[in-house]
Amino acid sequence: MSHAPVPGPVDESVGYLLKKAHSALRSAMDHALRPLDLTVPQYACLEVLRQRPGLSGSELARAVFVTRQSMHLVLKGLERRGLLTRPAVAAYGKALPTELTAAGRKQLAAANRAVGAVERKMLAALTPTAERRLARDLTACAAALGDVPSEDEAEDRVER
Amino acid sequence: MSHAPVPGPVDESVGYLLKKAHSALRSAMDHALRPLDLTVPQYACLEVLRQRPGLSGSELARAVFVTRQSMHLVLKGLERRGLLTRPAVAAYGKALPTELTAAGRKQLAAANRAVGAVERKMLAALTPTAERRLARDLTACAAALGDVPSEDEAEDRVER
DNA sequence: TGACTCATGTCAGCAGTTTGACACACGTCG
DNA sequence: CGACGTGTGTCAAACTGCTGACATGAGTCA
Repeated sequence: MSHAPVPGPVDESVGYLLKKAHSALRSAMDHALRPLDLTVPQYACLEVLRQRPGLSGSELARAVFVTRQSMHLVLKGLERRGLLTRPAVAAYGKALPTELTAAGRKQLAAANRAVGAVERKMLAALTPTAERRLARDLTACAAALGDVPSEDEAEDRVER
Repeated sequence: MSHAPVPGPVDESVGYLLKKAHSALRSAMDHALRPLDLTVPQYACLEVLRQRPGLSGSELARAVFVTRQSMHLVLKGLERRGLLTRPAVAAYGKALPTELTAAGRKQLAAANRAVGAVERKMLAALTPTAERRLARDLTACAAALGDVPSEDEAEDRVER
């Protein structure tokens, strides 16, 4: 048989392995961050904000691959905990530039230690060369799928 | 400064790229499966079942990286739609061996065509060699993190 | 100027998933 | 035999993230 669309064993499919690896990483990060009372999206938000201060909620959402509505809740929570601040009213437009507070930076540093350990554990099986290769291949895969995972998506190019 | 745990830009981190690639894939699969009225977990469940008929709900859950409670709902839905069957009462123990119906196989074949197209699109940027390499590296990463993402997790007991 | 478009913040409702709990059905010991 | 531990199915509550919707501020263009 084997006409065409019968895929091989799932455990050989890149898609499946991608899901598996992501699931394992997510779980490990969750575990590592629990003592700090941070979820993965919260951590990701803080880290992106450290690298790119002043981002708006929508921009953060895109960087972390969630909707801006979800990010809105994350931001409200983190703001209430005093880990970040943003103006009550926009100086220009509607975007509210967000920044870490001292407490936020402190919490983030601890989180980075925990997450760093997880990532090192994950990459322990890879050589530095293999790691760079993996990073490049993953980037290529994401790019091939068109990036821009959420919202918009207005391009559903028919024809062709 | 720069003592130690300050990570580089997120877009160079394998963890971040893993998340990005997974997000893109998930989104693309979701999109491709929507016309068939299947979610990604539902599809994954069917496909695993095709390759390993007779699996129980709990086993399926582990294979698809969700809790057995979530899988329970997925199975109930798919069973109600007549895509799979399982005995009302267990022949042995409590596990209910699940199998695809003819309708399930038909629906799955269509889904595999859609998903196959997505995966091919994703891997278009990679050579066959790079694809195998990527699969191997992802497997190594998952293994290094200890697999077994959900439930159990009874390790790291403090043992007092 | 006004209409149109785009991006943002925010609220409300909904779907999917997880956590927690309970009841069975074995197998293994003591 | 009976206690225990493991694996399983199932229900209920809680949580998380998403879709849908609305209003606002800023550019663009006729």
